[in-house]
Amino acid sequence: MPTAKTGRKSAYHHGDLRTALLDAAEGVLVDKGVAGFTLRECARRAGVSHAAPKHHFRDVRHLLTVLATLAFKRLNVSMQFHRDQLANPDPKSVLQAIGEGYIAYAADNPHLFNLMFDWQLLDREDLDLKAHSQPAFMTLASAIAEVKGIPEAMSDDAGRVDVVLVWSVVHGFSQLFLLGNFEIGQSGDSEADRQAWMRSLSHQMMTRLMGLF
Amino acid sequence: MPTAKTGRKSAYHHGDLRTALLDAAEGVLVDKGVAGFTLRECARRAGVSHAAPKHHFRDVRHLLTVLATLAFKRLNVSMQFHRDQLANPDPKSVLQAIGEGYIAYAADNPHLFNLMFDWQLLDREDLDLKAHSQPAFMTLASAIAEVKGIPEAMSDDAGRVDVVLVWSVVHGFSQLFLLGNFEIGQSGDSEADRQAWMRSLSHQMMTRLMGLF
DNA sequence: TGTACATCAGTGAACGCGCGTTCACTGATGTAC
DNA sequence: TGTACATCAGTGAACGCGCGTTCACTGATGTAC
Repeated sequence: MPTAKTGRKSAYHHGDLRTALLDAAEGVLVDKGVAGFTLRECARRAGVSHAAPKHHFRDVRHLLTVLATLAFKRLNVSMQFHRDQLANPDPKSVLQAIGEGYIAYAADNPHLFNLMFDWQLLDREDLDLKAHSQPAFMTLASAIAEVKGIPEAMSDDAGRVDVVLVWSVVHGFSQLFLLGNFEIGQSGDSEADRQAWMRSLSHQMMTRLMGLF
Repeated sequence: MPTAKTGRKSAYHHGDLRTALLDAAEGVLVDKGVAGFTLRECARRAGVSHAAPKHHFRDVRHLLTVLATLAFKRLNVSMQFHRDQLANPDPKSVLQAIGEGYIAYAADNPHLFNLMFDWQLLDREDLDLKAHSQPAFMTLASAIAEVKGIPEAMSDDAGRVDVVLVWSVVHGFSQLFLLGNFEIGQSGDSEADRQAWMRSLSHQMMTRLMGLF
């Protein structure tokens, strides 16, 4: 059953099993969480025997690390998308938009976001992972440098502290929001309402934070 | 072999297996992480057959939830300890000390902190868990109300936003610090140096944040 | 254009492992009389 | 003070389960000639 979508070339050889396994892995993560995550389940969802993944991924850790690498790429895209939406891209608005982009990504991809920052599940020495998480960090740091009118946010102590502060805010908000810690009395709302309310709350918080700059 | 410490009364009956299992569980968490956490390993460490825990905990989730409940109690103690250390307890210093207490607890108990905020592993509807995480939250919220000179931080929009902001900062910093995300060029240091540097960084960050109040 | 061959992605049966659960039991403890 | 008995924490063997790994294999693909 050849399909154009997957690039499958024959019933025997899959064509693009690596990609299919990553898609399947994301699905397993969403449905079962990290605790119920197994290679066999990924193979099952990709429609392939359970020994097949060995040709593409060393083990569970490797697969999850590659998935997290993809997620970091997408996080960076999300931040830059929010920045590019601005009609008036003055430095402060840019920084705020990037921060809100970080939070929006976390809210839209709770399980991936969780995976990205689960240091026990990933191979944190992986060069590709490092190479793709760095740019996301740099997007944030550059925006801060721009606001402060200095060439490089990490060049002095005050700049470093500001990077740490802003990053902590957006990261902490994302974590706590996903845990439902802010939802006192919000339980009856629809998913759309919940998203709208989160955006409003994160916007208010970031606006308040911008008072420091 | 009766021992005063555990309250063990005979070789057959343990005496205080519930507490011993919680201690063992904390050890397993430290050594193996949540992924390698099993009831059988906890029983092994408590020196008891693997079926024994059933008399005290329904399942793994229940044991971890009780452990997290204890951890929330200790977090609250840590924040209040930092507050009580202050020579000059003006409201701003109190808020800052409480925030740094939150971060210090996370740094000292990385695995417990991780567990407390892992919503997939815990029974988040557990009444005892709710009852003991609430006071920790209130400690922070009250300090903010005090700084703003209002009776109740959650009573108006601006107060709520400030609670969300401060909580996000301390939580995000804790998470990112534990992940090693701030450690660019800090790898060669001793554990003591690492702690000292973390305290300095968190202090600088909190001081900067206090500029908003 | 056709044929032979090397490559290697995917198969499927078999393996050992540690897990949580069950269950008949053992034996220490507290209490009733 | 002694004895009978109910309670229940802890035992240890047995169970089925799904996991990751191994391995001889199958069959599609690309290339050399």
